[in-house]
Amino acid sequence: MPRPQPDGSRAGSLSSDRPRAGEPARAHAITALRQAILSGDVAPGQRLVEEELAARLHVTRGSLRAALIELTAEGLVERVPNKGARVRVVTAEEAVAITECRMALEALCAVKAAERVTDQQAAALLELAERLKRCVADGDPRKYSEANQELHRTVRVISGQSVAVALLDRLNAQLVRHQFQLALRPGRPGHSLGEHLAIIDAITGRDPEAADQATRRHLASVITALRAAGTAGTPGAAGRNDHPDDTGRTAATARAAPGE
Amino acid sequence: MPRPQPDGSRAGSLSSDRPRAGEPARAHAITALRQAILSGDVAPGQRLVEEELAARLHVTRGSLRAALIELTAEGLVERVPNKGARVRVVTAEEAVAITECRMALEALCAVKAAERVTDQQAAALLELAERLKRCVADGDPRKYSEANQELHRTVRVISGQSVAVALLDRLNAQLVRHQFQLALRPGRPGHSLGEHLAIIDAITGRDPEAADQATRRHLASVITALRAAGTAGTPGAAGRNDHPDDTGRTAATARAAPGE
DNA sequence: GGTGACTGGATTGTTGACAATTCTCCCGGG
DNA sequence: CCCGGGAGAATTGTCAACAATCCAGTCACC
Repeated sequence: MPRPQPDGSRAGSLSSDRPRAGEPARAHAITALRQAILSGDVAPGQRLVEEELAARLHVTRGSLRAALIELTAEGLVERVPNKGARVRVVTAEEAVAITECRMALEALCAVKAAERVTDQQAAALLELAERLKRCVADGDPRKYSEANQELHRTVRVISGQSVAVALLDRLNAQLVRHQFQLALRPGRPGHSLGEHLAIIDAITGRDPEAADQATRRHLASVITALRAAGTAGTPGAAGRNDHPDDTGRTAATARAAPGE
Repeated sequence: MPRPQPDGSRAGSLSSDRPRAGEPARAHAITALRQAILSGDVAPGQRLVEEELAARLHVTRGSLRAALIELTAEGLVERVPNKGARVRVVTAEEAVAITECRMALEALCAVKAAERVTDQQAAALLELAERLKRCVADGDPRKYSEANQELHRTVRVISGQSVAVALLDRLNAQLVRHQFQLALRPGRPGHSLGEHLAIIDAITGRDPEAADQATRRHLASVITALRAAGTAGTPGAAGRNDHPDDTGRTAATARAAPGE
């Protein structure tokens, strides 16, 4: 591939925060990189060259390498032995598979939440429900996304299933891009609202079985939406691209405002 | 620098395999350490000192450090910022929580397996069923464990849910010790045999709903067994032990023969 | 006699340089 | 014109030394 250009992929700017002196050295690299990936400041498929990134984050290559290893374990970056690391791209089918796992785990959390919810927590959930309704009424998908995220998070906290929560966090991190695409679909918030309210009802009603069903229904609908977006949503970039190679592309993908 | 070092037989731990020259350097450290942990050659709670381990595995500290980071992400070791790493100890309650997640995910796999199983795969499952029965009849818990592991593995392969499988592998790795304890209980194999056969029946019968139920029943029974073992199995060590500190040496815990 | 600071050893975190590998691009031959 | 081989650069993997941190035992001081 004739690619003489000086790697003009000055893509993501990466917050050039420098590590707070004295405290964390590679921790800085980890959080900065994760933030950059999740917020879309670096595009999926983007090549992550150690030296370059190290310079940009003001850490040494060794520290950054450690960060890459950890992020690889989190599923955010992909590393091939002697070729380097790149931001992991999640295909549509993978997104579906991941969401199927989410369905299993979130259903578990919902069941547990319905069993353990306290009156105070139930009140918080109901408040959240009002907030969701308001967001839809106002037609504000941005705030709806936020509230939605908070709902799922709250359910997890109530469930007390720290193991499942940890797994879910990792799975969700891999989906930001897809969730983002999903949030753009016009009718979506209105559609998912009902499902969300059903989940809240079931949990506050302390009905585990209903919570299970409601959660599964919700995520099943997310899956069908993902399938639709997967075949139609990526216009030019059909199917697979094992080596999108360069990557270049200005990774301006706006802020991630995931929501389903 | 190939030095024929004496390297006396260090008190029973860690195979002193040296990295095969030329190819993998830190990969060796990872696999060796993982193997050591899973097989019980190093005890849970055991402190993992970088320099010492590096010397023992014939890799440099840097490489070993990378290995530790990856194993930390896998949930096998625990690392506190300036204090060092140790083999993660999984409390009984954590084991229960983990198994609850397994229940959710394995049920998912079982459902998918029931939907996708081919005739050939079904035949393999039935053969496996015969093998299980034979093991119980022969009273050979060791072989039963093997067959059991293979059963679960086969179901996962059939399911085709690579994401769920990856998660399950990680979860299982954290449970080796508890599964081992479980396998020792006398009545256990006979008890679980029925549950296993039910799972096989459901999948070969291509009945997703039944597969879901059978899997859940099986793991629910595992959970109750875990609870029983958890309260009775660790006599003195009730509850938490933040710093078991030193860590018994001589971690001879025999080969792990997990089975449930 | 008890309490607080200190010093010594041990271990982790970080750094920069070196070696190995992979890919690209160029050149000669068929 | 196409193909195989080989320098060359770019990048990753590895190494050994340095600095920062934490723990324990000790000693002076109240």
